Amino acid sequence: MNSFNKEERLCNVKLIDKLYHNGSSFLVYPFRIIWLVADSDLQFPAQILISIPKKRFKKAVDRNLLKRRIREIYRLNKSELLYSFLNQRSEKIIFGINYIGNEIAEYPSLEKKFISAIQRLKKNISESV
RNA sequence: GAUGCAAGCCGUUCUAUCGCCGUGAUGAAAGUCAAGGAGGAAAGUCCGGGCAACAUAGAGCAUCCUGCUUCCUAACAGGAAGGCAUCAUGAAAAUGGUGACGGAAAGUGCCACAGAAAAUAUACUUCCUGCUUCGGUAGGUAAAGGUGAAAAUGUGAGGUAAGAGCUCACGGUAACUUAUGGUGACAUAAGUUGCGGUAAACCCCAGGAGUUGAAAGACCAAAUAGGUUCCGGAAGCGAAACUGCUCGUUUCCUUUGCUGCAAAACAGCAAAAUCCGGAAUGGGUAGGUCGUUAGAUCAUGUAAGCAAUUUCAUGGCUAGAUAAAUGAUAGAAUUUCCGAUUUAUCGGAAAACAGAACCCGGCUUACAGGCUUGCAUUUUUU
RNA sequence: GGUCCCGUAGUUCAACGGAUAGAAUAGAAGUUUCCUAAACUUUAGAUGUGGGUUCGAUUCCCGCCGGGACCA
Repeated sequence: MNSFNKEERLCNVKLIDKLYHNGSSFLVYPFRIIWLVADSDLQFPAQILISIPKKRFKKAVDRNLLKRRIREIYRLNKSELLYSFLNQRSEKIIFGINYIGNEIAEYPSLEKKFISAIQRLKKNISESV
């Protein structure tokens, strides 16, 4: 139910290239979301890529912590917010999350921002199709 | 008991819910169950090895690195025990810290400013002797002065016109020789000879280094597009010249298309030795598997050694990801800090440095707090 | 994961081991002008950091910190 498997992560190099070249992006501070409608041979409705820039967070511990928090938020909220929406439209997307904040955010505020970012993503998808 | 120094060790814990990673069991599968899942520095990548690929007759040169001794080690720029130098404390004995600690007596270079002179000595003020127009001048000399980071080994005596290692005595320091002690660095004693510093200046001496790194390397291998071979079909499987032959080029004829023309003929231009289908096969991309976690391994005991370390015995298996797992939330406990006061309670905040990426041995750097041992100082009690 | 290089004024660069660390430009003040620009005069400003070698270090050596390049 709330699982987060390998198939839900974006690991393919070519897909990532495609995402960064052709994807459309928007900004909900402290996230920068870049997304693309994918081909339909994916197992899950969405594949996700989380990225924390090394330039802003020099220490590996900080980067790990942020990535784990974001992943946890996604894991707990995806089915409710995103999967039902995508299944209803029977579409599949790939998207990447870049963290562009300058400090390590706490879990509750991060969750609030993330939910608003997902709402914006849904809006963008329905507008573009 | 407190404080300081040194060495070593630990470096938050527990429960619930929801997850992640590989391993094992079970199952046709989905899944279910079980026991595991970051560090002392995982960091920096500064050294040294293992491992792998490539290279490799032997020797020399160049380049780079190391540099007191002995030992430990797979190896090391690491460690242990010493030696020597130096600094601190101390009356001394000694204790503790620090040390890139071979060679300046192979050669070359450099030593700013100041100073007479910075290294084959020289001569500013001096000192002494001769001459003198008394201003100096010729010669001798290097003790004293001042300069500087550093001034030709220091002190005393003799000696002399004045002086000088010129001579002597007592030292300092270096090299060599001999003797004794020590595995050795070295120490002690005697003798001979010498006397500026600088080798983290060039250099000399001794020893060492093949190159590249898991993105090494080995194997499996889709789709698409090429390569090779074979089979089938279509199309100029035409002619001549050039050439040893093939390929190719040119000319003629042929076919097709376009333009001129109402159309044909004719003229002009362009195109024509490959295309299509099937089968096999080689390289090889994405991707995957191995390398890859059982080892110079860990724990306990035993024996050897001053110690680093090693021998032997018993037991254990202890992360293995790959756009990269080891987490999130809630509650409780522990410790520290702040505030309040009822002085042991309440409220709040914080819990260091930091995240494996082939594996080991070191070094360096970061680190809240706690524990143990040793030494020193001080206080109290007996 | 590995290999290599570089840190000097605000910026771009200099500087045999000899100290007053230099030049251009930017900044500030003044002169000139009705005002500005240009020109002229003056002025402030730096060796990434901590050690070591040396009489003396930007320079030589070592440890940190920061920045950059390369290896598929």
